[in-house]
Amino acid sequence: MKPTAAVARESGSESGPAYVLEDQVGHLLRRAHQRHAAIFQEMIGDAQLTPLQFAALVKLHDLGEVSQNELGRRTAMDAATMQGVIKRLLARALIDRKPDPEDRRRVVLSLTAEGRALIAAAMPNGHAITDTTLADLDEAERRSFMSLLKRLA
Amino acid sequence: MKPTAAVARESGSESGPAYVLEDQVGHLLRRAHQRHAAIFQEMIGDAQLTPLQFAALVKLHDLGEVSQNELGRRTAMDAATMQGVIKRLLARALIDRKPDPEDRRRVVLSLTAEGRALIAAAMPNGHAITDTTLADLDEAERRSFMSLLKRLA
DNA sequence: CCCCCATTGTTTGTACACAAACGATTTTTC
DNA sequence: GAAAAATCGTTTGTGTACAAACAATGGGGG
Repeated sequence: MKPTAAVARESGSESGPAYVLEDQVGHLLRRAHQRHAAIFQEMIGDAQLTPLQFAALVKLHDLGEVSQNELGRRTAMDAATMQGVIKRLLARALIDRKPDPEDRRRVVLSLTAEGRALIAAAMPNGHAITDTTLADLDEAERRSFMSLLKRLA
Repeated sequence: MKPTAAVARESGSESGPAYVLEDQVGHLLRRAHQRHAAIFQEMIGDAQLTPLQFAALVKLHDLGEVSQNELGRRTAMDAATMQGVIKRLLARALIDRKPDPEDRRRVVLSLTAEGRALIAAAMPNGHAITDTTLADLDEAERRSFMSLLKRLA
């Protein structure tokens, strides 16, 4: 009973269902992410600013002052990755960095005036990037997709 | 009429809708991809094998013999990235590489016996990885998500 | 036939992404 | 209060990802 039509096709006599690369979530997530990165780079309005750097600035804008690890947690970057992102933002003087007087292990990060200016200018572009990425979906599809994607992330 | 409740909230007097990092496709795609990569590494059954290497082996299994650029197109890797992937697969003797007699610019890639064995062993794990990644969604949600994701990739 | 142009594969440089190991600090626990 | 455990930031090493520039080859169009 119930001859599931779900199994696509058998390739040989013994092997299981065919493994079609184009049908795997991982592959599709990777390609969608690639496409988004390309759209980001084209639309963000600052050739040097990367998605991670932008994310760090946004969170810093929301939070005011945070430690490096904390910022990493909020933006889903590990400590080693954060290292490089912070270094490049410091080099461009978009953020400030000073020791935490209450915990000598920590450093406190915050936006500089330049950082605040850049974030203010880039914010609308961020919305446009999201819209463009989802341009092929209608309103209902977007809501559905975003809701499902959130549950996978 | 129709006071759209879609616009989340205004943060200040002049600024547009708030930019919430956690609600942006790019951020969610990145996190979902990260999570998938972690699941992949844990379940693929070969600590050295990465998602891209696996993808290359799968395509090589499907196609038999291909040039390096062609394989890159089929797996959505650019030529420079392909370079590194091929180098590591060659180092493990999972693939073979020989000049194309008909076009001296090209090299022809194919699986070795070890490569075929590894792919055969890993294929079922690949399916399990996809299932685990989508574990939080029911059947209908998976189909919906995959179909929408394909349109974004 | 030859010059232009496209394609193939390589290299270099920059930027994520994460594991693993490290020293310097808190914080917890006994 | 001192030993044990946890946290913070750093470094190193491997592996994507892509732009840009390159040499070598191949395929037309004039």
